[in-house]
Amino acid sequence: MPPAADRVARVLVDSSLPQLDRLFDYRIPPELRGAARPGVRVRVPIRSAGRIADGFIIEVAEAGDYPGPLSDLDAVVSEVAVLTPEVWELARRVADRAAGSANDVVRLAVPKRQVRVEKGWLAEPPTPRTPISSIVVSGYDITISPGARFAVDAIPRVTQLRAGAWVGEWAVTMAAMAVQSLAGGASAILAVPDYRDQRQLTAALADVLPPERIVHLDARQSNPERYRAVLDCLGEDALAIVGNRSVVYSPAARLGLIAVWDDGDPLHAEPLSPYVHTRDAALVRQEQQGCALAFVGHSRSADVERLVELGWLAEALPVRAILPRVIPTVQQQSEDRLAAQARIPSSAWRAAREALADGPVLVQVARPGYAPRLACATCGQSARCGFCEGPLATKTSRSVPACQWCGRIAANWACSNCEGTTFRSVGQGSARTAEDLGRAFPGVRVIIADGEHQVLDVGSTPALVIATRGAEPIAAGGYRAVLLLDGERMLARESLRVAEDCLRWWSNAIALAAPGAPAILVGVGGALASALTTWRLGAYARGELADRRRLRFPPAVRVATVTGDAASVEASVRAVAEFDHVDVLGPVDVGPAPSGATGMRAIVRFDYAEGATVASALRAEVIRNATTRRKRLASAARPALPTLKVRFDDTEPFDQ
DNA sequence: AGCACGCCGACT
DNA sequence: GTCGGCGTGCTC
Repeated sequence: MPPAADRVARVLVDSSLPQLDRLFDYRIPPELRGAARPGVRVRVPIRSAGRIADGFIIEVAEAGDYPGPLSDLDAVVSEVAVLTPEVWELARRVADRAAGSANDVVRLAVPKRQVRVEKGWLAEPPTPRTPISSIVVSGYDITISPGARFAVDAIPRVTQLRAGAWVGEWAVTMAAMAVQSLAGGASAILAVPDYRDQRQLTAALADVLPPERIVHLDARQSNPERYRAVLDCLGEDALAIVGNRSVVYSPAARLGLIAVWDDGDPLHAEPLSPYVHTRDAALVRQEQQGCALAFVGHSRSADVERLVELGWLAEALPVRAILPRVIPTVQQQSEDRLAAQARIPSSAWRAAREALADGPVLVQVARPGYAPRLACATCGQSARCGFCEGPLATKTSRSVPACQWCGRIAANWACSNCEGTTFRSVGQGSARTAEDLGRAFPGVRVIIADGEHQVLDVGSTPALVIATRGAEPIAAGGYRAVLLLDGERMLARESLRVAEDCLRWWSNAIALAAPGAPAILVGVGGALASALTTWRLGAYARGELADRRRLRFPPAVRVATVTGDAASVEASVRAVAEFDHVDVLGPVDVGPAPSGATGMRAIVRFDYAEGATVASALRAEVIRNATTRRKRLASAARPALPTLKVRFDDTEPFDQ
């Protein structure tokens, strides 16, 4: 009989089944006692002995909490403890917060094992790393220290690195914050939405850190590369770990900083279950590990503004304000025939022509094609439900408009703005072509930058750079003028975050301008235009958040969408409806789905303080749905009923 | 998901 | 009397 110590392994079994999302106890057979340590991959029998599943040891203990007889661990797959205790705890918390499976988060955190990569890594001598000396975060009065949390207003200009490349100054700011963390012996995790941002940040990091201190962990890498990167992060040395959204789950030696660039970018929203946003994962991890946290952006998301107002984040403004020259311009007819054809107002056309004598000019355009929506036929304001402010839509041209959220028929609808009672469909965008613009500026080199034509940098010679929003190249020395053309069209997109998104697209483009160069905002006035001309984007976010509070829209409250068959959705609604500070919109019929099955959807709204209660109640419904209500449909003709799905903090139903 | 256990119709 | 139908429930 072996001694009692370390005889039981508590194992997370790799399965997305909600009912298996807990730890299972296994006996550690004597021959595995050396290798069976927390964090290692194991193989375990589950139910009948024939079935073997993968998993991770979470804990090694003298005894588990299971009273019955234990099965034996089948094997330790690898002795490398890839799932560190911090990452496991983060996965558990993040999953609980979103009523999801920790396994799904662990899969984002730990890439599939690659035997060759692992063997190579184990055989390598440790990388020698010299100490890092600190630098200041230039332009700010901030210091990266444990527990410091900032909302950083990025300096809106481009800057040249020692190596010669031009990057947004935000990248230099984030790199300096990382250096401060590393100088204190602590790692930094830097999350950016896309590859273009990553490229700038990488260049800025390379300017201030030796290459062996920088690790990349992003979606563009192959699985072996990602696995290698995670192994590198398991070492004892402080590193700057840079990547896109799932980098927030990376292991890190003594985590000192999590910095997120442009948290409003939709690429920070994880599309895989349990759909946890980088911002939320970063907030959970900061609280868990007590590191510093920084959200850096040119504009401010309503979510970050909420945290600022709570006092959870401290505003970090540049010591010397940089005020870009933003010129709002009405959409007027141009005297130039070709400029008019391209719908460029005359003043913008003149400014662009002047600037083109000197260097590159950026023209930002919208992407073509928008979903139709309903608006008031008289005044054009988008049509909203009289009860819950949800968007109205018609399924067919003949049906009565109904609310997309609460399902109420908009029978006696009247526009809240002008009292009009008739609808029209709007938003069907037509593509404005680059050729149109090119013709308005004859003899000028035209560079197109969009999804298909990726252009990352342009030089300082004259060129007309036509870019869809978000795809703007960086110009050496900055653009001599920036034209923001499709403002009206971008604002016509029906989305809860339309104003936030537009400010993000515009401010990011404006930040690419040379010092003093005009940024001409066409066809947009009011609060949005003045937010840009005064460059007080935090103040705009404050107003935006106040509106959301009034309407009880996210992020003033949290939401969870519950979809599935009618009975399951109704049961879920019943499970949460009685809680305080919780209200339910719907359920509404959302079928028939492409599969032919019909389903229901309800939206649960709740205060942040109720998050844990609502999540665990809905999670219980998901487990119940998965374990008890399994109708075996003998006839293949009837499509399977949709299973119950719960998704937290998804604002899509508020968009329409 | 799989797979075992369990309580009602037509069979040697 | 029982062989097996798949509804129900569990996985350390």
